Amino acid sequence: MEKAINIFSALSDETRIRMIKLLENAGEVCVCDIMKALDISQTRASRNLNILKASGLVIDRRDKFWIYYKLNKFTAEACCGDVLKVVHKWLHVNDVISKDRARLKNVMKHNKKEKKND
Amino acid sequence: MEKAINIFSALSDETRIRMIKLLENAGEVCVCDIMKALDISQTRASRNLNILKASGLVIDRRDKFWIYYKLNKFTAEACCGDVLKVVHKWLHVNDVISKDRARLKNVMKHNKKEKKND
DNA sequence: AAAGTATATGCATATAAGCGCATAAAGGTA
DNA sequence: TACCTTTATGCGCTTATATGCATATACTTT
Repeated sequence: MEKAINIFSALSDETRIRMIKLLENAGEVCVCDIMKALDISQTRASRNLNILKASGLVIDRRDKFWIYYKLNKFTAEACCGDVLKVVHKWLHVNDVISKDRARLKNVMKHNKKEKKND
Repeated sequence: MEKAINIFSALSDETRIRMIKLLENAGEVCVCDIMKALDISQTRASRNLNILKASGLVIDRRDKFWIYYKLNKFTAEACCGDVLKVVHKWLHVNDVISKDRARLKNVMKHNKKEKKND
């Protein structure tokens, strides 16, 4: 029951829903890109990603400087996948979410250039 | 998005999960029986049922003195049904929930007698 | 109308959540 | 080693949530 409650708490916040909808669309994104996409502070991004991670809904992976987060659809405990399906099914893409995704695209475009020129 | 968040908030509390698991099992139950089943105060029962009702997860109906609550599985907005399915699928019946159900059975037994003798 | 039963609600309070600021920690690069 | 970039965290503040107590409201019965 505690795990379920953790998952539901994790989902009961707009910032975290936006993160999930972003990851749903973009796959794997690092913290600094997420904060730019959602236009939120670094602290806020980090804290909320940590809550999602603690709930099991997302997993992370380090690569050099960056820590990449993605949805945890395929966990042994199927509940995460089930919940994420529900979220996908009836949490429609709205204006806020579209803008987040658009900002991310923009960020990614510039990232490529900068990382290649490094 | 707001509706989704309301539903997830509604589910992120143990008392309310216990209520849902009780209704899932028993169908339609009035407030006074729910408070006896969960062994909680009247205020607490009423407030939490109201939160579930506001989220759309349950609906109520008055009959004489009593207000009966039940799960709202078949709403036009399918999300409630979907979420309740998820809750049913991976929120296992544990000790707390079993005891709630047992207490309810007991209460119902006595209710019948009293109501017939009215 | 009066009294009784069930449910809801205003108020006060304790606990938790969300977030910004400053700073630490982790891991690279020069 | 010294420095830089990214991410995490301790602290304090503000706001929200959960709950008990007392009381109001809704409805029924006599």
